[in-house]
Amino acid sequence: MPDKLRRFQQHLTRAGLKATRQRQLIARAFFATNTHISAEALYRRVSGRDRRIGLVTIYRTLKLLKEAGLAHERQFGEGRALFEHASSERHHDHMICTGCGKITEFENCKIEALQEQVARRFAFTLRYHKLELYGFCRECRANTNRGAGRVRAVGAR
Amino acid sequence: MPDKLRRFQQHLTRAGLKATRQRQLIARAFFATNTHISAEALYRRVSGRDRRIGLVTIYRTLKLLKEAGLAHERQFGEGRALFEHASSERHHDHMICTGCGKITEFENCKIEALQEQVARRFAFTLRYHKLELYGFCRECRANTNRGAGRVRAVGAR
DNA sequence: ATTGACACTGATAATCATTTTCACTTTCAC
DNA sequence: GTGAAAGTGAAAATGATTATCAGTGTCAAT
Repeated sequence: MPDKLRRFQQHLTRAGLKATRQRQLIARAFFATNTHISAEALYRRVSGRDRRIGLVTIYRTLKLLKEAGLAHERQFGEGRALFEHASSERHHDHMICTGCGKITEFENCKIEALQEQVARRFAFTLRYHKLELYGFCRECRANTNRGAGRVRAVGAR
Repeated sequence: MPDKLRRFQQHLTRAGLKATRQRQLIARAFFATNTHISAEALYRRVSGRDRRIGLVTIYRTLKLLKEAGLAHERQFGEGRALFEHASSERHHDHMICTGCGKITEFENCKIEALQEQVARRFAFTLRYHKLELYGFCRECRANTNRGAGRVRAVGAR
């Protein structure tokens, strides 16, 4: 994690930007998360450390983290973006529990290969894709009668 | 298409709602489209027939069409929703050209099967999924040098 | 350490798609 | 035909994100 912070610093320096107190705080808070987090949720976490940092600065710093290749922005169709660490690991897709909001990552190269096959068939130059599986995770499956809608999302908020 | 209109009427009647002039006009205009269309774009089309129908009514009617199972709402990550006919045909996924905005539908049951396999592995109850391939369609691939960004989206607007 | 140029910050206002509100109008079952 | 209930349009509200702008902080060069 200090490694990621260093990479962020490097990016800022290289781009002629400044490593301010706010940016370091925000980046540190972001790297300290282990799941997908919204700007708002990150804001609340950062506010715990410094009450006067604005939500706007969170957005600006998340944008910088994306530019630095350290964060990915995801849209899971809930109206607001979630941010995840851009791990050096391979590309992955997501499974989203509509009960509790939990997000699980997975990768499947057979699916990837089939996607490329489809693209080829349409003479389509595939640049990137988005695959999301929605449903109930193991826990929510157990709690609901086939997901009768009694559970509300409480995940990454 | 008159068939779809009839189904819409039925849905309204069954739900104790009214088949107003506006709703019929909007539904007719929607069924007359053959691609994915935004509320705004549908509004412009309807305005051609009746200048005083409001955009709000378009949104409300599209919601009714969804409830009637006659329309699907799609979010292709461009900030606004696109609506497509809920054809009785099988489920399909989408390929979106980032050059011209063209949307192509495709289906691939091998991919579907693999998705279910993944879900099973995580004890996840799969309810629905979203698969979108982004890149350049045949035409845009030809027009750009590997998509240098010279073409702007002009699709369903 | 001082400085100065320029990037940064926070508050507030602006966007943009979509939804609510509300006073008035239309539909349709009787 | 009539009236209760639903529908309509205009304008205001929403909610996430972005832009504006005046004041502040950073850092490289002195």
